Amino acid sequence: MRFTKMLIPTVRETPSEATAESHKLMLRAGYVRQLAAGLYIYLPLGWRVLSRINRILREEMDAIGAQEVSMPVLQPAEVWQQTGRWFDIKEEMFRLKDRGGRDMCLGMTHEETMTWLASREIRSYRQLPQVWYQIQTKLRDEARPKSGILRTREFLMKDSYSFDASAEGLEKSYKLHEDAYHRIFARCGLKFRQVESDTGMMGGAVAHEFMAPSPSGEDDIVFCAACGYQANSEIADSAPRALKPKPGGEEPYSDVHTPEKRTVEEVGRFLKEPAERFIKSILLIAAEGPVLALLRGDLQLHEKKLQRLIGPFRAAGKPEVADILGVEAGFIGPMGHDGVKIVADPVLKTGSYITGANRPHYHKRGVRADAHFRADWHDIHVAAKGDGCPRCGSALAVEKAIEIGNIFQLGTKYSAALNAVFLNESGNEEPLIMGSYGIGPARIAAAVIEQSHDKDGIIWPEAIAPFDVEVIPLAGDDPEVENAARVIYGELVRNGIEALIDDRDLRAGVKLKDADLIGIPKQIIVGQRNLREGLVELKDRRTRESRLIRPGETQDALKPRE
RNA sequence: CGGGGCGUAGCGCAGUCCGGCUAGCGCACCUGCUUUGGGAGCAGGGGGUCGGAGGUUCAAAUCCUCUCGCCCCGACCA
Repeated sequence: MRFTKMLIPTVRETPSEATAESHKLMLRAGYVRQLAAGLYIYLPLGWRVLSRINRILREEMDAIGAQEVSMPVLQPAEVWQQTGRWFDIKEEMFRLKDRGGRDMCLGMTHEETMTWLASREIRSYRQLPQVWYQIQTKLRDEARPKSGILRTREFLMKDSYSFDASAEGLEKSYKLHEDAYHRIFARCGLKFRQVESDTGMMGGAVAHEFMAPSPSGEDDIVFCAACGYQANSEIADSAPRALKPKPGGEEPYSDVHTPEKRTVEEVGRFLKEPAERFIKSILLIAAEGPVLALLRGDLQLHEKKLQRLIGPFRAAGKPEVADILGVEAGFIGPMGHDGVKIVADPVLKTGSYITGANRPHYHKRGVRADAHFRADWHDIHVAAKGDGCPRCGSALAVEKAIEIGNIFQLGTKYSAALNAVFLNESGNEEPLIMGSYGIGPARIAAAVIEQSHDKDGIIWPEAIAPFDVEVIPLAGDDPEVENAARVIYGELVRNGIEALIDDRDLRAGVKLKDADLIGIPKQIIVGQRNLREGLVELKDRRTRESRLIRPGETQDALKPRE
């Protein structure tokens, strides 16, 4: 491809709205343009990258026996009403009516339509398993699109769905996807981790996410270098560091005067005690009534973990605290609130603590679980760096990551709702057992850039670069240089190498800067100086190492991909 | 949805507090000459409903009201 025939609008200055590194570079290097919040145009270079990623996706999905199909983006409300998600999902679903007044929506995922298809076409266990996938646009009216193409309202997604006759079959389909995902992300040149994840509103029992570590990521992942435990912080267990035993043994259960000292920090400073000697009591209002959450003073409440236990909740206001617990906020303790459900983090099972005395301006010392309060024990704290691994006890690490893929064991949630059943060997009707598996190609591209760039631009891995090599003639008005470059370019193309030739009539510096920005992994630089010696320069974008070769050797120097 | 920031030429910005010549600068773009291995120099030139609407005023990019859009933090994220 010739540079002058291709729309590659590079810009020197970074548009001010971009903050994520991948976003800045994709704009500057002419890969994407923004139409509106969360809506992006993929320019020729960007689209080539996505196409290459999608080709890898197809190869690996086909290799595990998955079959590509195409589903409507516009969907009738009925199937979504049958699974209940028409009502569960709120503003995030784009809804509209057709001219006949029928409720419709734009597909944000395709469990419903895939299951609908299965309900009509699958009859017998003999047809199973089936795995269907598509690479298609999804639409979600995101509350907050952000970070360039990392979180958009319209995005491409590879989603596949497995249908099995048994739990063992689902396990097998799940494992096939797991392995395929490892190959896909490795081929794309990503550093990634597979972590245990929340099943969320997808339902089902088992789920994993594939995470690419990056400071632009929206998720925190927790992992143990010693035993390999890896989980999204939304579900990660951890053992917070243990308390040092109080010198002088157990404190007696006693009141202490703490005038006007309400927060753990204030009381801690006043009593000269560290935060971990406190019980933090947080009153929340759930659908079924008030819940008192108890944590050690140095730990953070993990709202997602608690929500899984008690459903959606909100913080209680000051008047509600006084009303429900009979004491001003700031002096709450877990003792003696018989009518209120109490959920406590297990770290509080041992040791004695300081907490509110349930009367203004007083706290209690020597408060111990069971002796002074009872609770339901559940892990509700945020796992932090340095906490103990739940499996082996070693110190955990935490890092930010971009979710690039996920896999769910759905079970029969959708098949039961849509009556997608089959006859088993005994002739009995059973619901299909499903899994669903997603990958975001644009997120792969962005995550790769996040992980692979330098101050001058993008550094593409060979497998997903928009071109294999860029031929850069310098001094374009020298016919010999121009001719030599054209010959090299023609040879490369004939040998099946995807090449871009920068045939623009521009100064050397501009072309070289643009080449680094665009990030094609190999550059062949043709200049007067070297050409006089019968040589051209082959340069590696990543290492910046270059060597001089003869123009006729370029095809050999660049092995064709794969 | 809560909090914050920003809308002035294609891009990056100044000017806005404290109203007042024809709205400016850099990059990009066009013409000419010179230059040509890491974002060239000189000279000339084109390009603006100052996000939009209403208001105050002799006079509004600037003050007031409303509104739209974009970004960031949080909530949300099937």
